[in-house]
Amino acid sequence: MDTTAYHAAPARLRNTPSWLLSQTTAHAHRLVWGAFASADARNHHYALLSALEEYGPASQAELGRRCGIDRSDVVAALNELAEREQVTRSSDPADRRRNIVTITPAGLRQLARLDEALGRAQDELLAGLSADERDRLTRLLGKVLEHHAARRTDREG
Amino acid sequence: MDTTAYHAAPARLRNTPSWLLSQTTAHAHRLVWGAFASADARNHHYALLSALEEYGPASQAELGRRCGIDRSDVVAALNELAEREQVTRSSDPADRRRNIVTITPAGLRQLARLDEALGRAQDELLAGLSADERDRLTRLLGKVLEHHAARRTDREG
DNA sequence: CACATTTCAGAGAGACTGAAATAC
DNA sequence: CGTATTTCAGTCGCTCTGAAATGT
Repeated sequence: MDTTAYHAAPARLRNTPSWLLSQTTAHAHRLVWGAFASADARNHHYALLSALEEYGPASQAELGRRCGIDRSDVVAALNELAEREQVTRSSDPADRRRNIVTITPAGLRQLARLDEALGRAQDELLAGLSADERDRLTRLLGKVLEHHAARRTDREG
Repeated sequence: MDTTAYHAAPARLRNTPSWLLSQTTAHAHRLVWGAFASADARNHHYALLSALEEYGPASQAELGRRCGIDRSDVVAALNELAEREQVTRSSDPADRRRNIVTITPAGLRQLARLDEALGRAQDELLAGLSADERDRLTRLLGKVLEHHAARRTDREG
């Protein structure tokens, strides 16, 4: 970004939720990104480690579905996590198409580091909002996503 | 996205504003994008045409600052707009480094088309929210951006 | 001299597609 | 047979950097 818009931005943009989302997400990306980079990680790493910690070992397809990551990108991110020995892959004896992905102790330690780094980035991102406003923002975004998730499951089944 | 997360997403992600922002922005991009594509345009086109309509002719650097678009990307987007004869470029006699970019009648017509297309996309994006909630979301995002714009102008003097 | 503007070439991450190999 | 999973190769739009050319 070349110096920052917003105050000087055209009213059409300032009043357009999708533009505000883009700009805010751009800030978020820069902050979260810097935080993760200093722990040698990327966004997808955090998502995948989170899913493994919460739900236990899973196939790559399931991880992709849970985290909203494309199958191809799951492969690439897991390669990186496996290099760092934060996950292990072994083929599922019950369905030999699947890999069973498991988080390692090093993966759990990494997840803890990323939680801290993310917390700091988040605080900086939302420094302009009160705790109450942060909650409201979180809820509103969740509601938007809920609506689209519902519409999608309608179409699929 | 491979089938949609959110309901099945790890709690760490569902409670993380920056993840919610990413996911919501992804929906917004897909929708806005489809809408603009059917009018042979991209996001940057709308931003640039909006700035030109609201503030009148401007240099490329100024357009970039107003819209939050990198100098390099302004060049590319203006090339496309100029191809479609929606803007014209002429060098500024008062400062021969600058190009003066002006919106054409065709550009104004295109902007009107994009306004409509964007309105429809926006309605679909926010279909899960009441008018009141949409306002609140817009204001909260604006507040986040305001805070970062303020911090940035602090650092820059 | 320092600084601003335009331009191009290219890197880097994310989102996504198509196709192949394999297994259910 | 159709379908699901993993993998690779590659495209596309977006963001951003570096450097050159030009002018203030």
